[in-house]
Amino acid sequence: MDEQKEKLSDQELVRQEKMAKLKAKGIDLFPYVFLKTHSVDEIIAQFGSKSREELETEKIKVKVPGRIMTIRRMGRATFFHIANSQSRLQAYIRQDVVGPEAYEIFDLYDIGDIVGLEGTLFRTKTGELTVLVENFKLLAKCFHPLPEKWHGLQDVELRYRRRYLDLIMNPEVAQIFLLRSKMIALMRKFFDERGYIEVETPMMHPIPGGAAARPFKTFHNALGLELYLRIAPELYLKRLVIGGIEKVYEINRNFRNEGISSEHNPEFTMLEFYQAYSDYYDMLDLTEELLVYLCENLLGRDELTYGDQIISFRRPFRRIKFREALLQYSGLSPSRFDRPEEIISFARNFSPEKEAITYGKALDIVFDKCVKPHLIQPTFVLNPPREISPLAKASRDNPEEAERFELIIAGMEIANAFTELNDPADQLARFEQQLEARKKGDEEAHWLDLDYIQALEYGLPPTGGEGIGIDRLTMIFTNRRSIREVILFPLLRPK
RNA sequence: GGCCCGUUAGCUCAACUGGUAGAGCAGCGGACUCUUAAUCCGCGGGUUGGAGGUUCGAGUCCUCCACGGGUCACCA
Repeated sequence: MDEQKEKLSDQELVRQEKMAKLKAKGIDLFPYVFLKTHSVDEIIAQFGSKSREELETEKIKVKVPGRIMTIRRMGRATFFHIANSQSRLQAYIRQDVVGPEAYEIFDLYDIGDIVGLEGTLFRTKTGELTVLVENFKLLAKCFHPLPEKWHGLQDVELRYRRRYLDLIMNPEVAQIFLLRSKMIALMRKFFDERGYIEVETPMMHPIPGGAAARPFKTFHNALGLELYLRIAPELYLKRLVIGGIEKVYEINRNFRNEGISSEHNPEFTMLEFYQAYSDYYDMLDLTEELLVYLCENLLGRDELTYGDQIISFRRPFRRIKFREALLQYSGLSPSRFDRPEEIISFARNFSPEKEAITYGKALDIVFDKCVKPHLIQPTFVLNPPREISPLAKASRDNPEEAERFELIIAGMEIANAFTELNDPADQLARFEQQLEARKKGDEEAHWLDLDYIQALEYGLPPTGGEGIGIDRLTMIFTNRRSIREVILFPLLRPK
């Protein structure tokens, strides 16, 4: 205890003394209730446009809680601001209104304290909507000084480790997460209106499936069972389509035991949806519709700024075949393109450490390195090689290609959709191919899931399915370059 | 994991080729009843991320470690 006390800063000691003084005056530092009539942002919304005269005649009484963000003491009168995550409201406390004893108590309040104010709204000389405080109550004492009022909290590490401080000090951060929440609500509305059922499928899988990724492992004691945090919900959602839920979606977390970067967090949020009696062309239309809907409703426009780019969400989005995209951006001649050894050695230049590069993998690497960074406007890349798409049906036009597209925006993969592979024999063959790759050291290869094959044997209708990365999409809509800016608590090493 | 950059007061940042660690905000004391980056006067606050080393002398140079950022590698 004493050791901890020694670590307190001078300002924290001052606050402790103030707390002791408040207690001595019989004031509860952490009371149970404050019956508010309005929140700060409700006051701004409801009364923000009222004129000085209207406020004078209406004498609007409010009880409003908030956190003290600034204090300007001027002898026997004090101006201060209280805030919630949305808005700020000025308050004015005068000794001749609240009395000398109360005014002295207010002297013990600090920036950061949470208070409840009771008073009348008015407008100051300079026109700012303000509460004239008649009564006030401490609702929670703040032990620590808050960061600086002009610059807010800048230290990126502290912002992530103490997100609450980030939210208190940097209103634009609260806006990011507000938008994220609105976006997810709009997605639900979009799919609900189209007759989709929202479901929750397991987060713990005996066999991790539905994506090429390394899983996190865990253990169930009572069952003595090794389990994996899911890398994708795909195989479960398709089991539901087999079960007759013809339109189904899930918005939830996936976990992938891989590197962390500005575009990768080990846990991330995916929207996945499946629609029976559809194919990837239907998914493509639906995706355009969804993104246009989101952009319009979130930003009220059909374009947005991302970094130094303008990104347009006007239909139709650009479409390009995987092969054509490679030819256009990689600089490879068509003759080289068709010779697997050439592509594999070309890909090795980018990925010298990678072993077991196959033709399909090599094409994928070249796509990632040469093509993706150039696709800024929303672009559907269609028909990648079948070999790297083991859950997608082969193209009806070319058996070496898959009925699949990825949507790239700002160089980031945002969505991935297929005409779902529903032939159990074909699926089994693909899994076996993946198993071979796994044996050759490809730790990300898909696992063989015989239970899923059995489900397919009961008949999966022709189905289109898609996954959309919610975090990355939020990055686009909020103009953030790092995924950590759109995840409230990104994974960091414990300090 | 490789490479580069960063870590200085509660916060935001200074400190030139190694020479007494500073400012603003915040805090404390005083003045002040329409301020809003309030103003005015005064004051306190530091194991410079940690551990070693070089040097008469290290925030600054070297080594190692920790954490973060960027980038490459890995990867939906």
